Amino acid sequence: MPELPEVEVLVRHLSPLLKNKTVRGLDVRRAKVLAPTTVTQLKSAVIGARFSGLARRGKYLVFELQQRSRRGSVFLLGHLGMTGRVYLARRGDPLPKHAAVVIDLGRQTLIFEDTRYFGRLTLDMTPLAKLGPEPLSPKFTPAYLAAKLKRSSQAIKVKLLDQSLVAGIGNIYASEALFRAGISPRLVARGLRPEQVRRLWRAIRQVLREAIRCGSTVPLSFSRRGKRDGLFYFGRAPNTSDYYAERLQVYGREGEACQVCGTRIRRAIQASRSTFYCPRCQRGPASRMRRKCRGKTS
DNA sequence: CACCATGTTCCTTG
DNA sequence: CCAAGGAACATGGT
Repeated sequence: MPELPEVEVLVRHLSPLLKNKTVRGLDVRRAKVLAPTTVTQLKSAVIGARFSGLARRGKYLVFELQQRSRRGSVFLLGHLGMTGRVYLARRGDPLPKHAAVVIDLGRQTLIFEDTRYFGRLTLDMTPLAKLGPEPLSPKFTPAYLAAKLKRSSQAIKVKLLDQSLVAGIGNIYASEALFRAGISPRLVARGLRPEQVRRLWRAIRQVLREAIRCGSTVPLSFSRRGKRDGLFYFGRAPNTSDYYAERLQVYGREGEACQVCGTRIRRAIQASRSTFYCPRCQRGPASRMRRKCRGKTS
């Protein structure tokens, strides 16, 4: 469940529930997700400590704990990878098959589960230093975006996945933002004109804000994926709710009609990952070329 | 068996 | 140093 909006909604949900809970014990069932922290290190850092805060940075979860008889905070960094989940369960509830870390809080347990084990729960905070600004913060300005893009010859879609440019955009919202900005995902980053940069800047913020609002206003199950999946990326609309059905306009919609112009949505591969776009609403270098060729030969 | 999947990091090649 | 591309990580769904 991993892009910025999903993590943000999770943090808002979990933060008050976790506050002041004390860690009684830790069951690490897949030590890999702690790396480079060891089981021993984690236990000595958090057992007996009390959760005092939870925040998000990019796609990362930042847990803050207070250790009794020790001044200062202990921080735990979480990342959900592609399939990670963090949720509270009751003590004694059956554990999911891929529970990686189970934190005993007394009556409740905090479960970090991750089917593919790409996620992390660690004391190593160094990944945060590499992140660019928060897209919804004042540090992320059109001028900043323009300056960064000017120095890149990567396709704009690929560049948006670069967490050092701006933190939190993933494969879904990169496609969505470009669609809303009317920019071809193949356009070379430095080739965006100033008004395109500004439209992209606005589209990024709009798409992320809307997704957070969607996740905040709809009841969600943060734990087990049912038919409905835990947090709110649904490859397809999970029910007939227009809310979900309309939320993603291009992602996962190859072959469907564009909601703006009716042209069929296409899928392309960029940097080994799928990009979804409307070839008409998002004309770029490729389609211009194709038209030119067609014009010459026919 | 084939292909696909919300992410990051590391390695090779140019 | 940079950029691009691919593989790796690991499991599951269709």
